[in-house]
Amino acid sequence: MRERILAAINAIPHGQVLGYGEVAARAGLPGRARLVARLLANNDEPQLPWHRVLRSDGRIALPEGSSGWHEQTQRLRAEGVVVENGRVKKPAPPRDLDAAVWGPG
DNA sequence: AATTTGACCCGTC
DNA sequence: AGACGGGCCAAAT
Repeated sequence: MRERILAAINAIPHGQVLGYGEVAARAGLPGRARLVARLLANNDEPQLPWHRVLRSDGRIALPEGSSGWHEQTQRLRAEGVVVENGRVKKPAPPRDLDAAVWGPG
C-alpha cells in the first residue's frame, strides 16, 4: 500500500496540490490521512512531489519557520502556486465545474 | 503492554 | 476563523 500512496502523490500534476485525505482516498485508503503523513515523514523517495501535499485547509502541514516549511513554500511558489502566510490560496480547484463532475475526460 | 505522539480529517459550535 | 471531540493507525516511549 505504501507504493499505492507514493503513486497517488506522484500522480499530482505540476502546479496542483492535494490534501492528505485526498491522497489517501486516491490511494484506496479512505481515512488513512495520517498514514500518508507518516510516509512523507519517512519519505525515502527524493523525487517525491511531497510539496504538493497539504492539509485540507490548504495550509502547509509543517510548522511555520521550519526548514521543511520553507522548502514546501518555495517549491510550491516555484510551481506557480500562491502561498501566503504558510497557507495556499485556492488549492488548485478545477476550472470547470463540468470537468469536476464528469471528470477530466 | 499501556500511553503518548504525529507532515491528519470531519462535523459541530 | 478558531476551538473541541471523535476517528484513524503505526511508531516511539
